[in-house]
Amino acid sequence: MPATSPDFPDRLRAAGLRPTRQRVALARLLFEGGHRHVTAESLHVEVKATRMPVSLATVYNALNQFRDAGLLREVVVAPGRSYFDTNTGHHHHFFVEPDGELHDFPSEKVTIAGLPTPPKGTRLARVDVIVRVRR
Amino acid sequence: MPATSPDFPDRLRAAGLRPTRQRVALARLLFEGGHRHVTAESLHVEVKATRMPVSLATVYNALNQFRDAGLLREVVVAPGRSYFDTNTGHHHHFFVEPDGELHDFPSEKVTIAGLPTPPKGTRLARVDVIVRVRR
DNA sequence: GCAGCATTTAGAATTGTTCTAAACTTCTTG
DNA sequence: CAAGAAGTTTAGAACAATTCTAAATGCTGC
Ligand SMILES: [Mn+2]
Ligand SMILES: [Mn+2]
Ligand SMILES: [Zn+2]
Ligand SMILES: [Zn+2]
Repeated sequence: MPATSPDFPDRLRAAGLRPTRQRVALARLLFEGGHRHVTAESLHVEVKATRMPVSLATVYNALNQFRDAGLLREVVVAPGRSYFDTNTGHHHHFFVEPDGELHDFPSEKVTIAGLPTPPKGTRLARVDVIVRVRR
Repeated sequence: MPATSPDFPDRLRAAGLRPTRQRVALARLLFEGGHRHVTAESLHVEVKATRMPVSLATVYNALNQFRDAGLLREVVVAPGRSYFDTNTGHHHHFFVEPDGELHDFPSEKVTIAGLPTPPKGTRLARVDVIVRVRR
């Protein structure tokens, strides 16, 4: 994401994670290009195609750690599986129903007015807008 | 939901479902009071407390059939489990994060402006707003 | 280089959900 | 009001996504 060269070992260290070969390989796939939405399974398939295969357990571990470190955000839109989103900024999603594709759209153009106040004893954490569309 | 007496057998027949003892018992729990958000597991616990115990498979079958018949709507807000919502009208949700509680709020007061147009070849199906709050 | 701690991994375990196939109910029709 | 046909229920097995276990391996700071 920074315009400066993405030194993945350094970025992982900065997030409090040791830059192991596996985590660096996954970080490269996740953060080298533009924003992405992956599932554990889809990322596992991708990384296996690499010279550096990584176990599925490690993919799950890394996704959860990256999320906990704020490098990823977890998106739940359909029963059964989680998506992990490399875009951690404010934005919302189109979800294309039969295929399970997720697309970002910026939250800047969207105005949500008139939201009720949170229930007693709770603080607002985030507002998710999911625009479900069908082919 | 109708002010008229809720004849569950008739309502089930109207939805194209045979009014079996099990479905009537579940419909009573779901539709007799105000709107509810249940999981398969929570509804199973409830119905077991009744004189008419129902297997978990039947709870899942009934929830899926009720949803397919438009009597319920499925809500996915957290990884791992689905909620089923007796409120099938337009509305949105508060999700209380550690406890997993869902609360409705009416969509009438909420204005969402500036939503981008759906991706090429898709039609808008629904817009879900999830307001995530924490204790 | 080594110790010490973190990480990886294969496989087992867990969880939520669906499937299977046999027993049982409901509905239709005579 | 019988059957019979078709739909439903159920226990338990199967599945799919995810997490856990414990042993092997890898990073890091000294
Ligand atoms: Mn998780
Ligand atoms: Mn379902
Ligand atoms: Zn996104
Ligand atoms: Zn609701």
